Amino acid sequence: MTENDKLTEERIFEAATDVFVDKGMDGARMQDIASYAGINKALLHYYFRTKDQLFNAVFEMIARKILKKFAPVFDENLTIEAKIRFFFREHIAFLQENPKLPGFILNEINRNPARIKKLLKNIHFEKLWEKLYEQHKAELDNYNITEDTMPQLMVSIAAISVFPFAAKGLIEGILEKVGLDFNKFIEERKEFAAAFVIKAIKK
Amino acid sequence: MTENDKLTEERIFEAATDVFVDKGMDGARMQDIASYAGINKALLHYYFRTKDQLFNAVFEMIARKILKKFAPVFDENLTIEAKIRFFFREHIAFLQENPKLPGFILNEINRNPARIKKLLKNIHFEKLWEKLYEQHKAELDNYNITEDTMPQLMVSIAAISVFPFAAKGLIEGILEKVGLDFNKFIEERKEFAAAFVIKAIKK
DNA sequence: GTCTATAGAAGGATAGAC
DNA sequence: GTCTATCCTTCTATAGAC
Repeated sequence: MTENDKLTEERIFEAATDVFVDKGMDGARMQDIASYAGINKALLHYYFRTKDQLFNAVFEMIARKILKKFAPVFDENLTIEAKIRFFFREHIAFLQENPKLPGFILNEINRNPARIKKLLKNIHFEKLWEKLYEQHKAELDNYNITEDTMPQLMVSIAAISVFPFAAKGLIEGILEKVGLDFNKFIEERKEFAAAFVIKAIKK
Repeated sequence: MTENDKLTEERIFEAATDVFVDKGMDGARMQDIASYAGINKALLHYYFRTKDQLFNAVFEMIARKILKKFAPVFDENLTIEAKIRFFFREHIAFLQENPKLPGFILNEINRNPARIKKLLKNIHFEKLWEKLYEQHKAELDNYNITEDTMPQLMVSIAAISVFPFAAKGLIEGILEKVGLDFNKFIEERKEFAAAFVIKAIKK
């Protein structure tokens, strides 16, 4: 039944997502995915011919999901400061729900940079840049933002949001040693990060 | 000969370092390491009984090397601002020489958080904290730094320095699309990062 | 579409000669 | 200390019955 097919394929895909994110491409085992989905290995190969194809499907889905999370930066009709606050609040909230995604994506990109280049191909960053400038033209006089430092600023914002999750094992370990809780640290970070960046760029 | 032993063990260790950093624990193959070292698999097991033991030796060496790079933050007798400039200059320079280390370490920590906890065991962060406060007591009135925001600040500084390398594949890809060079971006980052953080914390 | 059984290859580890 | 040969397990992938 087509209805049933859909369900099985969906179950496999979700199981694969969990296992790949947890173990990475190299560490994941087809048997684990099959068990997780409540089926056998043969059925995995029936729906997705190879481990590679299954992985690519999962990776692409997650990468798109993440890239989409950056869209508001270019779309929302807000002032610079409101946009920064909005971004950190929403983006960190997303990572709270998906704390393992940063480590997974960054690792797999480094193992195979070509994979992400394929996805970036259809995004035109030049135009996004221009769009941003256009949106905030009137405001820019109040900030230390130039065309030169724009990439540095963007990478720094991403770093401040993503890094605590990419380095979760390490940071959690250190925080524990001084009696602090990682989840509380992250919750407070939404505010801290916004204030920090705004202060840094204000003239 | 003991002299020769040392050389072989050293060669194996260096080959293992290269392969593990490049492929990760799961992706690395004992055969690759053997070939890289110019010997055969049996000899690997003669010097380091298992792949796990060989990996642990490599991981620990690299982790120590990295942790050591943070020492100047607590030791150097400099003003807050000078220390921040010094840190970004030296730390990013180190990562320029070892661009793959962040991705490697962060990934392996997430796969096995227990590994890093063993290493953190002998470091007393509470004391380092106090030491920092003591060193800069006189200066602190000029900055927005409290005991509460100290961890947030430290993580942000680490993030700004480390993230571009941990996400190198992605950032390099995006920069290329707008006609920028990753290495130039990193070189400029030493200055940008220091100025950015100092501006953010100054009262 | 789903299962069992198994082929076929790869990888970690060891035995034993030199 | 170093090598060749080989064992044994694990893993991806497929054949074939239902």
